Parts: sequence; C-alpha cells; structure tokens
Amino acid sequence: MYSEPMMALSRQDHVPGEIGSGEGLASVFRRQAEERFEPGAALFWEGDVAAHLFQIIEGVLRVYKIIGDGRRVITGFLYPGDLVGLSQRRCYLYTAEAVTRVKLRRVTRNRFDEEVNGSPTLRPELFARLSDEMEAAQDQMVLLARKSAEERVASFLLAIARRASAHLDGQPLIDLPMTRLDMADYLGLTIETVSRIMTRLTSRGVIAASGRHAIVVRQPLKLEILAGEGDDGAHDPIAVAYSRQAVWPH
Amino acid sequence: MYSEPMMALSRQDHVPGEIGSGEGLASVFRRQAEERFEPGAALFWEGDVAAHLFQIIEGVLRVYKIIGDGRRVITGFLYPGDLVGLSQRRCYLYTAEAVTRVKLRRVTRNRFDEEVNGSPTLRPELFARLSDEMEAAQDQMVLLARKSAEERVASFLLAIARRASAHLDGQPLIDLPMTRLDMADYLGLTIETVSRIMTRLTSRGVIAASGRHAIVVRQPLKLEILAGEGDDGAHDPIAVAYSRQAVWPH
DNA sequence: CGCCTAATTGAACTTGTTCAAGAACTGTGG
DNA sequence: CCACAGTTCTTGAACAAGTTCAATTAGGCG
Repeated sequence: MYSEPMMALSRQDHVPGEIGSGEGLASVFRRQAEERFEPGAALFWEGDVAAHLFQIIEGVLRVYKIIGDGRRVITGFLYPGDLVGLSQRRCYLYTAEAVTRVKLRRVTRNRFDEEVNGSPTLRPELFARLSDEMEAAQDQMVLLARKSAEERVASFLLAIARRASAHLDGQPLIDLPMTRLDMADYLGLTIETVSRIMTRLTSRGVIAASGRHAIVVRQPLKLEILAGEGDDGAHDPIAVAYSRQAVWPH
Repeated sequence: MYSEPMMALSRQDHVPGEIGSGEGLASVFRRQAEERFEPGAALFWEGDVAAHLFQIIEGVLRVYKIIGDGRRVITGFLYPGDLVGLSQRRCYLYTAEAVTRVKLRRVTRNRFDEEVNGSPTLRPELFARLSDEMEAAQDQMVLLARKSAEERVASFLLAIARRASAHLDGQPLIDLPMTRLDMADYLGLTIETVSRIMTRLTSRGVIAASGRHAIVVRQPLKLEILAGEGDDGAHDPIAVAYSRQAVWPH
C-alpha cells in the first residue's frame, strides 16, 4: 500500500516543511551541512561499513539488493523526510542510489544513537517509523507473493499518487522519476511487462501519460479496483481511512 | 535467509533456555501465566484491537494476511522466543494462528511499553530484534521478487535447517510442522509446485523425507547452491559468517 | 536537429498454475 | 494393534501469465 522501503522510515502523514509533532527527528540533522548527489550516484554500497545515517531533503533514492547472477531487487524508493541507513549491523545491507538529483544531510551513527536514545520524544518517533516501514514491507510481500502483474503496477501507481496527494501538491500530474527498469525491479516483473501494462492502463483511460516520467490518474476508483483493493480492506483501518478521505477530487 | 516474519522479532542467535545478554525481554513476560493454543487456533485476527503482546514458549505460529478474494500470504513463521503482536497501530495488521500446539505468555501493550521504554537494557534489545526482522523481510522480498520456485523452496528449507542447527539439537532430522499449503502461501507458490519440488529434491538426493513433516538435509552445500547463494554473498558479512561456521558436519 | 538511450511492441517460449485424479499419511475408534 | 475415514499430498496433462528474444519507435538531452 505504501512504497516506502524497509529501514527507510517515513511516516505516512509526513509533509515536508511541516515541523509538527512527528518531525522531531529532523532536528538531529538540522545542523549538518547539505550534501548533493547526482542521478545514479550511490550514497553507499551493500557491505560498506555503516558509519552514517542520512535524511533526504529533496529528490528520490532507490534502495536495492543484488543476488548472485546480477538479479536486482529494489526494496524501496525514498522521498524527502525519509531516513536512510538505519541498521544495527556493522555493514549496510543494501545499496542506496540517487534516482534524481538528491539533497540530504548526514550524521554519524553514534551521534544519531545518542541523540535519539537520550530523548523521550525522539525514541517513540523512531519506533513509530520503524513500525510504519514494517507495515510497508508486509504490504510489499503481499504484492510480490500473490498479486498479478496488473495488480502490482496499479498498486504502485496508487501508492505514488497517494503520496503525492498527501504532499498537497493539488496538481493531478504525478511524477514518476524512476525508469521502467526500476519499477520492474521493485515489482518483481520485467521491463516489458511493466511497459505493456502501462500502455494498457493508458488505452483504457485509467491513466494518461505525460511524457515517460509523469502520469495523470484519470480513474482513481478503477485504479483501486485494479490494485486488488476491491472487496477486502473493509476491516482494515488504514484502507478505510484512505477510502474515507477524499484522496482525489472524485 | 531467515524465516522469521516481520514484527516477530527473534534474534538469530536465540537459543531457548539460554538467559544470556540477548534475552532480557523474556523477563517482561516471566510473571505471566502460561497459555496454551491448539493447532489452528488464532491468538488474534487482523483488525482486532491490539491489546496484547505475546512471547512464544513452545510450538510454532503462522502470521498471515488475506487479500480480497481469499488469497493468503503468510508473512512468517514464529518460534519459541519470538514476540508476536508488536505494532504501533490500534489494531493488529495480521492474523496469528497456531501451527502446532503452542505455549505462550502475554502482557498488555501498556505494560510492555512501560517496561521496555523504562529500561536502557531492554530498549536496544527490542530495537535490535526489529532490525533483524527488517532484514528478514528484505530477504523475503528478494525471494519473492526474483527467485525461481526451486530457489524459494531450497531457501526455505535452508533457513529452517539453520534455525534447527542453531538450537543445538545435533540431530539431522529437521521438523517441518507446517503444511504444504502453509509453505506455498509463505513462498508465493501453489501447493502443487511445492510438492513437485520437494519430490525432485528428494529424488536427487539433496534431501530425504521422513514422513511429511520432517526431512534430513543430505547435501547441505547443494541446497545452498540451489537456494541461489552460489556466487554472491562473498562480501555479505552474514553469508560469510554462515559459510565459515560449520552449520552441519560436512 | 540529431543522436543515444529508454521504452514499446510483437512472437515464440517457459515456468508455474489450474484442474483432475489417485496415493499416502494421520489420527481415531473398534 | 489394526482398520477405516478424512484429509493432505502427490502426480499428470492442459493451460495461461509473464518472460525472453528481437526489432522498432519515441523521448530527451546535447
């Protein structure tokens, strides 16, 4: 339901710029210098010593693992406000790479641990983020284990659209900064299948393409049905919350 | 690599009965009465108000979600020592059900939160468990997104075998308490595919069946290769640690 | 404006699913 | 202790969804 990855720790209700109750963790990074990464540049690689934590200010990141013969699995895309690099292990368990140009701040692991562990405000916030990511991971497992290609793509577009609408850019144009290969590696499909389904959704009028990296969702309700949220979710408090709030102007 | 589910929070090095550095969380449950669940009985359902947390003493649990038309995804199997029901939400996000006869203890969420949040020993332990589960979730995503049916089944058997060997029951007989349907719903396959692959592994001599709910791993190295740990993992500290330690008497 | 990469589209193929029997285990009761 | 019943598991054959391989097209950026 969410596209946030594991260990990426974003609150679903996060709105960049809002320094509200849920955004205390940003204070840990506030004094750090701003860094910049160009598209394709890696923040760190799987196996690197996990010395730092990062918070994204601007741009989008992909986080992935590679197995044996080069198969890649993107475990998540990270957006402004998200934390990157949280781990109890000595080394990072995945690679983090810029999709777009990215601005971020970093702190050392020690510094982060001290500040968060010492603060009765920050601790529960971190834990809440972890829980949200756990939930996102479970949803992704459901998607990968049991959803059809069309349901996967629909779910993905829906998650991105919801995130965008939560960020109050009232415009209906949804940005898809990642490539088709990124989408495929996130959804456990091939590039060709993703492409075919995007085409099909477009020709059915569910979405409209605006170049290759932006779409308009023309039929949100239909997209929800295609995503496999048809029957179920009646007793799922999150799904209910979502369907009650007017995500788009229907 | 591990079969622990999300929010199930077991430390990989956990050994039941060992009251060592990593097992302080058991103390939270120690005074509670022991409860018993028969096979098939649910501890709680997805959507129930999340009032309690549980720690398993004995037996195996499955944790799952259902989507729309009845498709089921098992997000994990839980073993003695594991915690069940950790969530920041008002309601449980999944159903937890006994596979075998299960003994466990429960505490209220409030009680758990107080005790853990008040203890500088317990807090990092809980966080470490969360991180382990996050790692397990990522591995499961890799499995579901990019591994073949044979790799999935091999990975699963390997994880179970490693868990068993870590629990120092030196016997080579590995218990598989769950049904083929459970395995299928965990691995994103059908019952028939799981069955065919188990048969194939047996006829190739990689494993030997002992009834339907126990196997002997006859060729651990071959199983590792089939699981897709062939090339990669050279710079993966965990994989390296595993392959260095003699998990079985080769 | 033109090149180069990314995306689309088509056709053949593969893997795993579905549907349909049949066999084997488990647990119960005689 | 054995037989029976019910379920779970196995096996086979047809099928389908998604992949693979191979061009072709289209965007985007210089």
